[in-house]
Amino acid sequence: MTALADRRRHATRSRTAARRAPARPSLPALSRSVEDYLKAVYHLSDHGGVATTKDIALKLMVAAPSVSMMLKRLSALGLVKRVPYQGAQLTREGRQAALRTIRRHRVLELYLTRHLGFAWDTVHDEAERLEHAVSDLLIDRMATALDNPRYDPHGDPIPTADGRIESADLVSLAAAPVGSELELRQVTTQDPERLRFLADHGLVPGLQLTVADRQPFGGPTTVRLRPAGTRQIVGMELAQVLQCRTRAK
Amino acid sequence: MTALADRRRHATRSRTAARRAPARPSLPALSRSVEDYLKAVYHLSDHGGVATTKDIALKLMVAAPSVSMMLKRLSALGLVKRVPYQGAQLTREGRQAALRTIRRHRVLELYLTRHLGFAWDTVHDEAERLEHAVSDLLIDRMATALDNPRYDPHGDPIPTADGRIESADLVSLAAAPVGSELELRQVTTQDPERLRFLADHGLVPGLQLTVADRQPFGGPTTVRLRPAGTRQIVGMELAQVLQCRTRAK
DNA sequence: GTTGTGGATTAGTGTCGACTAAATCTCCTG
DNA sequence: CAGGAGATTTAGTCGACACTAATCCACAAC
Ligand SMILES: [Mn+2]
Ligand SMILES: [Mn+2]
Ligand SMILES: [Mn+2]
Ligand SMILES: [Mn+2]
Repeated sequence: MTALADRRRHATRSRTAARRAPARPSLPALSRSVEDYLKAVYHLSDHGGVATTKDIALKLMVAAPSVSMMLKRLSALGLVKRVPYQGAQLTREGRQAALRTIRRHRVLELYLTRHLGFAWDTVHDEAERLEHAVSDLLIDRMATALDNPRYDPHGDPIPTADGRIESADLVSLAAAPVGSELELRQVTTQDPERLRFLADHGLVPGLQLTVADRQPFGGPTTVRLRPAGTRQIVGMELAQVLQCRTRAK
Repeated sequence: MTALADRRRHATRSRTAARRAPARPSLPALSRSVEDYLKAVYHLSDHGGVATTKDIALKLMVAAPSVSMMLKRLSALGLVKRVPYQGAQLTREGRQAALRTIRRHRVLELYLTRHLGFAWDTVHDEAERLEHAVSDLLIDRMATALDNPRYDPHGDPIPTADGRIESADLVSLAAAPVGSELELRQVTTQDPERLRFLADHGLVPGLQLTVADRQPFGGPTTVRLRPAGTRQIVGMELAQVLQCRTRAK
């Protein structure tokens, strides 16, 4: 008999899922590993491409065979469509699950910076663990406390509770022509050293700037910061990580 | 070769443990299960007693053999001293680990009620999961935001960051003699129904009251609430759960 | 078209933490 | 002090996820 297992399942589920509100569909609760794999596939299969075993393995720091096995399991769960030896993409269900985790991650990051004094270079790791433990209700409460924000501290868009996400088309500072008037919108690195450097120099989302100059052969870009008019030299490596929107003149 | 495993361990640890402050000793990071078992043993071996396999099994809703196995593992880790067929108690190390988890749990509960609008009957489950995912740093930040509180929403004492915990000696309302002047300090149930009922009737920690009457044969206790002077009849079952301190006259 | 090579999968293990069924122990009771 | 009830442990499995070693496939280059 499986009496014990049943009792457990029941106790856990009835207290959290039942009673409260209409509640979202609520899949059978995915494990931490599964959620992290789904996020990885989401981020690697940018705009309809496929995520390869190797890239997933690199991103999650696991061995390639682990990814192979997991993709098979995800495929059995209907979360991923995979072509052996080719790669995988998310199904609609998998995409929803990924976006739910991403929403949690980004709301958490913003909450930690806004309400608990964390710096933007330290929130990622914390959110990476918490995203699997928080309830939807808690995330909604945090989002409310934050006034339903649209972007996380790094400028990444926060998916809505019903799984929609904004897609902006941005140019990296490294690619913007000299003379462009830009608004810095996203910082696509998680490296604490780089993040600290950027924050120290005022290079955070929302910044208005003009591209003043760029040296050839991978040389640095010089920008003029908008409010102050001060100049700032940004090396190629960092410039690539600064995603900007062209400002309406 | 174990190159991959090493890289992982390093990456994880160096970003969290290294750099920041002197940092607490930081054991090799215990799993969720291990932490929950340690808490169970702590709570069941009140004041130097031993926790039995069966009671742990009941509390954690697992089968008895699972407990047997886990106790052996905990014993091997030096977290528990166990006498086969008799029971287990925490070692100093195990006690420290348990108190660390309990601190997290209680700080989380209080933070959720104070800063995120959760009711005291809903915070337990959320904290039960989050306690294993939060960092010490986050807990300290929450504690700071709460002004280093000494009690959680249910009146349970919050262990300090260095592992000390207050022990008050309280009487249950069910045992307090008629005429006692009491302060309600702790509510020792987690049942949401009971908690909601108690809150609805003003029976929360901090309440000043006088025992006005008690019916015999397990009958109800009548109390006079202090500020208002209103009377309240409390059944035996609830009275047992209300832990009070005798008020200095 | 064969072939090489890097990427992917299979095969075989290991660990953690759960389970059921079957021994085994403890201790109360007659 | 023998029996028996109840608690505990052992024995045997299982699923989720990781790993290494060995094999397999795709595709680009000759
Ligand atoms: Mn994660
Ligand atoms: Mn972010
Ligand atoms: Mn827990
Ligand atoms: Mn509590």
